[in-house]
Amino acid sequence: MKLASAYESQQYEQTIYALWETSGAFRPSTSRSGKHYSIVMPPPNANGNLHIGHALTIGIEDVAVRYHRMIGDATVYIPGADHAGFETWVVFEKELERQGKSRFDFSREEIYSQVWDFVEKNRGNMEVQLRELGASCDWDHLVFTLDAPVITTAYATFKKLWDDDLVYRGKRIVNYCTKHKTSFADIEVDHKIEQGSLWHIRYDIVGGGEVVVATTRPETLLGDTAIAVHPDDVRFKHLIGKKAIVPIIHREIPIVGDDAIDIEMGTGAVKVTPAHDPTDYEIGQRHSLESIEIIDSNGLMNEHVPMPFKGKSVLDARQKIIDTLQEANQIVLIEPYSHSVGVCYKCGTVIEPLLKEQWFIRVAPLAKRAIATLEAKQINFYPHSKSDELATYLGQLRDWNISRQIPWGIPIPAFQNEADDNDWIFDERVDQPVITVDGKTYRRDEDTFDTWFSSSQWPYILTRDAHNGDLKNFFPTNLMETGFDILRPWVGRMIMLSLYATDEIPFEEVYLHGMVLDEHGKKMSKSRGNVMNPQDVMREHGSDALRLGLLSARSAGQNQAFGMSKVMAARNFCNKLWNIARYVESKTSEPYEPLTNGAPVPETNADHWMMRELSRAAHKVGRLIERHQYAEAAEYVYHVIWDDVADWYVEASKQQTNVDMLAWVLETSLKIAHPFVPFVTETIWQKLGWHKSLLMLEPWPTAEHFDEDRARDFEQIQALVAEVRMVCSDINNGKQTLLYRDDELIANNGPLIAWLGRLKDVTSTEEPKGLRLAVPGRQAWLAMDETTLYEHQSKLELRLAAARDRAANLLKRLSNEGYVAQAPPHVVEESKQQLAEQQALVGRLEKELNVL
RNA sequence: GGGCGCUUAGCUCAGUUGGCUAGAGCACCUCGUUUACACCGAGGGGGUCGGGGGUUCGAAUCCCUCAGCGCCCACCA
Repeated sequence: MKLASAYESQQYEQTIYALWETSGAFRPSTSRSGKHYSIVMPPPNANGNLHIGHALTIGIEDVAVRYHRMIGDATVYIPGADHAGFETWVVFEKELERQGKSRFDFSREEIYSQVWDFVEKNRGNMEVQLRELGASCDWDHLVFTLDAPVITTAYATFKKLWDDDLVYRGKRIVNYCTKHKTSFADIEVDHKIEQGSLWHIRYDIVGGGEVVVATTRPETLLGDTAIAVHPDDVRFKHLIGKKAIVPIIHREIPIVGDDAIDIEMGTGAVKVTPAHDPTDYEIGQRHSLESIEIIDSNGLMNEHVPMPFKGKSVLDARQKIIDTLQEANQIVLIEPYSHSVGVCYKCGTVIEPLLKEQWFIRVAPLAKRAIATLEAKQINFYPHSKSDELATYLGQLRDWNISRQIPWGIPIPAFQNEADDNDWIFDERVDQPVITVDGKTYRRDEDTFDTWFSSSQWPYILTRDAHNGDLKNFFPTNLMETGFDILRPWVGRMIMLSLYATDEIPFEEVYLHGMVLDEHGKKMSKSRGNVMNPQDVMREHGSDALRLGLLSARSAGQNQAFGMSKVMAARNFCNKLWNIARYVESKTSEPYEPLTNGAPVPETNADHWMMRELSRAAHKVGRLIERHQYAEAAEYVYHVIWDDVADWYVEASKQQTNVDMLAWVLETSLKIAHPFVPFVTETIWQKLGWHKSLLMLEPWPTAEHFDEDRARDFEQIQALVAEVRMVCSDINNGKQTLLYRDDELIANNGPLIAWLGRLKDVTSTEEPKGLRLAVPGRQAWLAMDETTLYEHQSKLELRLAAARDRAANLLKRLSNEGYVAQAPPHVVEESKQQLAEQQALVGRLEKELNVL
């Protein structure tokens, strides 16, 4: 016996992965189908560890990739590693803090190389973990998001945008984290509900009168440059054109009418602070208002405010303002108010809207094209609804701020004329702080690109651009599989940029998975202590168990609970496969030489039936994978192998052995299971050693010939055996004898039926007695005495009642004229057949009961 | 304020154009050392498909409505 009695995953997984990797099986496969298939992996953080969500991503992508490789598509799965700009920076900056240092102690070059070393030191874990997960990706084509081709392409795209006037430098309100000292795109800002107050503040009007405004941020009053009311507001419209006086600083500001004002909200009059609120900024633009900046990058009040407030934090200044206003009796009402505030998604610091000069991409033209592509259904989404959701989002997108004030990223290739602030030029010499062009001195922009700017070009960088374009035939890629939470920040931008830069869609299909929740459906988090570590699970139960467990009971776009019971079920399945292999191996001669010219000739009924079921399974599972119904595909594999192969075919083979068939059944099972449980299937393939090949490169099984009548005969036997088992289980009185009269099928399969039904004997008789089995078409009895039969009576009565109910229902349905007239003929025909069956069953059961 | 999703067995979930007696895994009950597997085999119990209404010959599935849960978006003064 070559195989141990239980599959111990940890003994084989590493070896098997090494075998795959060293044999070159991950390289782009050659095409038998003439088609290409490619997936680019969403690059995990280069210096991080994989979490359970990664395991799901890899699990799904690897199923698709392995399947396509087996059906003969030229297939490649391209891995990546992400420098994870801001994420990594946050970790590194904490480290700096611990050393009592600050980023401002170093030059950009110095800090960049420090982070590089930091990443290098922690790098590699995730690559090991991808291997543990069994990712069949092409390591030779791995790209790090700071590799030269990425930068080259990012710069080329930036240049193209620049030339097309789609990128501009502008002073705009940006979302600014005063802790991390960088701006963010709108989508990177988290929002949380804050229980605050709404202060109603009285502003006097020049020439008499007053207007009360409501605000949640009284401190910004120091930067007020207008009051705005709705032009149609009868309470206030007579004030438009007059001037109001800002309390405390006594500045005169205009009262303007603007449609952006909601009459219902607050007091209907709004203080306008263009330098510190996006809406106010737009109002300011429309009315040519001055922007007075009063808060600096540290979140402190700056030199544009009066002495008592200068240098104070926003919150301190707020309190001081309130106190001052109250003393002056300018506050008319303070109401409790809950509203949402933007916070940094990393540190929770309140995002300060500040006026900053940065690079922005004009997204409208890019979004427009992306929307048209989505509406034309050129990219298929799973779940489908995400396409519309994305289109809606793109339609309301504002310009994208791509400048980040952190050193860890791709430097923005732009330089500013020392003598002319408005003179910016594109230049790739970012390693030089100062350059000279046409006799003029230019200083480089110290900012880096938003990580998403480069990562949104990932599909064509990995195929068309990296490695001299040797994977260029794989673009556009086929499937983008990722979490639904990055539909907007990533998938949407990939579509926009790909259409812009390459005139092609980046991928044909998008599959979005939901979040993996804990077994009670709660979000996994460190604070809850319910985080499941994929490495632990793999070590204990195997990579296959984790992958299959994650994949089962999961559909696109849904957050779903995941617990150990699913891992266990998957592990048990692996063990089942293992033991089928042990059994088959014990039946084969040694050394066994499998048939080389196709499938074996089916001999028994079971052979024909098994051939039919596995042929169907191969086709069905393939279709399900192609339609991205991974859980259904996995379930199909699970049941055909466990129920049909193990419980029926292997058992039947113990009476009627066809060794070549057994070997074929095992191999076919391994093939259709391989995408889902690659390690155990390949381990078995190698242990058997029947072929000098890798299972992962074997062709996907195709339909084989079988005799439908013979397959059906086996189903008849199954029905008989099921009935025997049920009755025997009910009477629970040892082994029984089956009697039959004039029944060719039973006569020809006596030992098989006896074995499967755990019968003492199967005997022909002219005078049957005992219990007539209620199986259509069979002349079969269980030879039991009257006492036993009597004990079985209540069961028979229950079955009779159920059969009568069903017959009555069917009769009712068939006597409904509308049904007979309008339902499809085959449905009606089916009902008729069922009625006949149920009526026959009722008859047989009645007869049995009458005997008693 | 806008949008999306969910509610099916004790638990976690399938159920693809409306059509077999609504399924699976786990859990539960009974029986079982049979030629691979107790990480097993055989059998079984358990659901008025969130409530109500409608369309239809027929609804878990389509429409309306109510209730509960969850997520996302927004320039919520």
